[in-house]
Amino acid sequence: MPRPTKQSPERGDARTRLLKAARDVIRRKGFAATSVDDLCQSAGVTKGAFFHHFKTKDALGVAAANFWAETTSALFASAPYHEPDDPLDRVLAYLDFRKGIIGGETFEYTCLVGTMTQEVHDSAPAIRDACAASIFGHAATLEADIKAACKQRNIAADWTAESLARHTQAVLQGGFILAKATGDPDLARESVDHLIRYVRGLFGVEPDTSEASYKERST
Amino acid sequence: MPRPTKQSPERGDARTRLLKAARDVIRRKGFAATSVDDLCQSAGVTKGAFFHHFKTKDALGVAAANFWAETTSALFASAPYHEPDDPLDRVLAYLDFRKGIIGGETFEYTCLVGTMTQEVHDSAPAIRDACAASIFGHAATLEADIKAACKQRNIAADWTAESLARHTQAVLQGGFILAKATGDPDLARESVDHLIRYVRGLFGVEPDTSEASYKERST
DNA sequence: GATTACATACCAACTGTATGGTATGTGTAG
DNA sequence: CTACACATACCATACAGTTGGTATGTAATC
Repeated sequence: MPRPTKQSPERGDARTRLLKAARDVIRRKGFAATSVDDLCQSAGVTKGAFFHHFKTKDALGVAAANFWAETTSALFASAPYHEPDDPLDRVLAYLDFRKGIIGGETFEYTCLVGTMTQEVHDSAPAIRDACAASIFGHAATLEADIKAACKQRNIAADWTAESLARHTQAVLQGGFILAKATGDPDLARESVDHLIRYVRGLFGVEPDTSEASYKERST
Repeated sequence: MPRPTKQSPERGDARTRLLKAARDVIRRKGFAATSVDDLCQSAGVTKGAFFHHFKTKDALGVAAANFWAETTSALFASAPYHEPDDPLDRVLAYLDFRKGIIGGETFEYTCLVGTMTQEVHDSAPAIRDACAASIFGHAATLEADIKAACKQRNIAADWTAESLARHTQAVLQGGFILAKATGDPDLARESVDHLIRYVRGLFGVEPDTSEASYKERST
């Protein structure tokens, strides 16, 4: 695999431009409905550049899923929800953060790898696996805080931290579908609210009304 | 192949066969990746028959969503979860029923209209609207029981029955995505378990261990 | 009750275009 | 002078949709 030139860092090289185009166009139109020409036009490169960097369209799909995993994990790693000392507060702050970044156009807040998983789960195992790695890799970053919260509050749970972490991702993915069905991001936020209420209930926390939202967004 | 030349009692044999093929093939491959030829071959009809019954491929998408809405609402209407006298028990029995029918091959238990919504939400408004009608129409059938349960148990909720009904659908849709990512239906069932725990918590019901499952399935 | 007229349900072959992918050329950095 | 990063031009195919036709049913007219 020819690594992209790190010697010209300022110039937006074709590979990254294609990955960014894939991230946005596929979230709008879906993977199958997005043609190679669509991506080239959106990225402002030619077809020769596309097939220079990606052997096939499927290979771009895998690369786009990996690109998504890298960029989102960087985003979440630097997000402020890790600040609270109380692990449960960190979990709740995570959910509040997720709620906060839902807004604007559908393609801006929905999940690339969730979208691709739906489409290719049965026909492109390589893409599906890359998507799964992104989803469950992200879910795994929540487990430590959930476990710590259980320990700190002496929760004898009949559920595992792993399953609750996965459930948060399921709620988000499902919320995105309802939002897509209507074009209204409020439907996704609404489900996150139910999820927050659920987590509070699991840990015996009273419904808090202090509303210290980490990110306000009214668009 | 002998020509089915009966038209009196039931309209168009080929039409129904195409809709059933669409239901199954689209759940496997997605809408965009499913060609008209795929559908014709799977249904055992010719392309002429396809375009006799459906003006365009998109028109079939709309018809498939409506077909899905009709057949699933018939299934749920005749399901046994309506039997309990206690409205909350009916809601919990619904969720248990939904959990019970998750199993087998992915295309057998996942949701056609959820799948299609993801793909066409931005490019085919007619299909998206038909899918939305199916999803929210089904969600609406839960509202009465949720409302009755609130009234009976004097729940002063900061959430609406409508939003909880929608949330159940979000959890199911999200669970399907996780299941598709791994090929394991247990991931979908796991999220339904969390949802059941949430609903019990909302109504102050202790985690029940009597396990009166409406449908057992070990696949 | 035979004829005409029209509608439905399908079939086989075809068409223009869009698609994923290839072959080959070119400018530039090292 | 060569390896890389693109660009241009092209190709075989798969695709949605069309065309023209056949077989059969229905209902009114003569």
